[in-house]
Amino acid sequence: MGAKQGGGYIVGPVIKALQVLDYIGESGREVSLTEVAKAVGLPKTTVFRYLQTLSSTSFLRHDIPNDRYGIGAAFRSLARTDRSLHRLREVAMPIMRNLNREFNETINLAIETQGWIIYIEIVESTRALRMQAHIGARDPMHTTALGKAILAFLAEPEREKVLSASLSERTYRTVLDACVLRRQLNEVRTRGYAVEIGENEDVSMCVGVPILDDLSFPFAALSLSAPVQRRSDTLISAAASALLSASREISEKLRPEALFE
Amino acid sequence: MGAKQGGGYIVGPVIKALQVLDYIGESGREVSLTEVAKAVGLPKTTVFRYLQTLSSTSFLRHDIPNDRYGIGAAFRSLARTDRSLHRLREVAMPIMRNLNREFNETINLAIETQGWIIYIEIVESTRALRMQAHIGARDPMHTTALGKAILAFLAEPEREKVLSASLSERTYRTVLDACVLRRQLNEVRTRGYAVEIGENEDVSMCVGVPILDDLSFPFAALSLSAPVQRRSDTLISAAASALLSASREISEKLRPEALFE
DNA sequence: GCGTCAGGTTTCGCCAGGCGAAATATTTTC
DNA sequence: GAAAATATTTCGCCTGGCGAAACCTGACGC
Repeated sequence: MGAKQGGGYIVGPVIKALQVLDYIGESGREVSLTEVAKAVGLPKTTVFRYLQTLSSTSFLRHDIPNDRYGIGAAFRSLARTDRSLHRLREVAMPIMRNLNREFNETINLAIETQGWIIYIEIVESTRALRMQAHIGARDPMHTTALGKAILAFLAEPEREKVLSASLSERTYRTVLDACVLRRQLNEVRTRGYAVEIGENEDVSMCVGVPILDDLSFPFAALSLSAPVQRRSDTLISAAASALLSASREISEKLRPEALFE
Repeated sequence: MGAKQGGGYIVGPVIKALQVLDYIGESGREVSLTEVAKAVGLPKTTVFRYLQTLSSTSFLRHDIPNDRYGIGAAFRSLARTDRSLHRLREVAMPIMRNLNREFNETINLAIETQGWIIYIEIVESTRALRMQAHIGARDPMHTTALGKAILAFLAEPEREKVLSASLSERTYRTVLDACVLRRQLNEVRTRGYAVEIGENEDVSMCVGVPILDDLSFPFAALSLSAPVQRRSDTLISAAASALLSASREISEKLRPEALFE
């Protein structure tokens, strides 16, 4: 009987709950239990349970006085982050490819999540000797140029929250003293970019800049990373200025629709 | 053991699948089975099934070459309709309330869904004798001013698809002849508004205008409905011009972000 | 007020089908 | 090519999802 179609590894309740969610979203208004049940063709009791479940996670909103269900906050917030990141990627990728072409070094795009830097897009250098992280990887904020770029432009209290946590030691060059870091971040703030040399991995260096939204909040960061061997003041300053203008361009193109409102 | 927390009518698989969806959405990139399993703290097998299930409905996208899962088309499309309608409502409501105050008649906002008109917002007249539909109700397109307003501004092929379907008879005044309808719609197109008198319900009349997006696509319609008794040429022309400027105002305010891209 | 009706909620026993450990296949790495 | 990491499949257990039906609850109508 339950022989669901297609796939093979299909979980019944999940499919059915998604039908409910889909119907409500598509209808674009607040609907009653009975309406949904009739529309998706499932027993009232079953739909009732799904409505409860979906509401309990705020994917739906239960308007109790009128007993109507509509799309909820969790769904909207999820949709928004997805949209934001989706757009960020879309806008940043061509620009990152240009930087990559210009320097032939690895270009990284990252965001901060719960005190860590997460790589969300990477365009790799084609050189034999190159730096490579992989998308989804996580690094501490205080050991990367990406993290420092973001930290520097965060508001005081958020920054301090990170600095006051225990700072992990990645290499012998990792800066572990919060005071030193604070001084570095001040510099970053005035000149606009962060530099890290062998603080995250022995063999790599990195130049990073924040990407700011219209409220000057650093919601992402962009960096160029290269083997320490290729370190040179010319490279650093050339990279910094290229990254800065790239970051500005990305912010610009993102402007029309606020990223996080 | 399975004694889930809180609620009471919580369906386990649904909650867990939502956690998976949520994690992937929040992470903002394509993730592997193992990563999700670790992150949400569920057995790999279980997560595997959810990933399959969510992908089968396109809520997730399974990137097969890399075996990564990311947010899928169904989710995005749902999010988009939700956003659109949410904004439409938000923008239209105050304007509808103004119209309602001005005429003290019922004002309706509707969209088209699979050949039917669906009421998504209604501001009711306070008069004892008033027209009332209810939110979520469905009427045929060819019997309502709302439907005609949309039909008139649809592209030829879409319009013909509706006209060539069998036209249901709601009252003895319902226009059933496609040729007559075509002629009416031409008129609607030139003067900008549609009128219907007793064609949907014996006792009611209705004046409707389309709401156009920046590509002149009629994605919604606005109408004033009143009992036929109160019909008068002055009412009709006053309503028409008020509705037209209201519609223009709504389009205007919606402009900054395209409704359907 | 009481009866009726149209929702929504709760109960309850049944057994489908979800679960996850472990085995297997597949791909990646060294 | 062996080893390691990851994805897929199998399989029996038994949970917990299911839905009919009983039960509420509030809104009308008379």
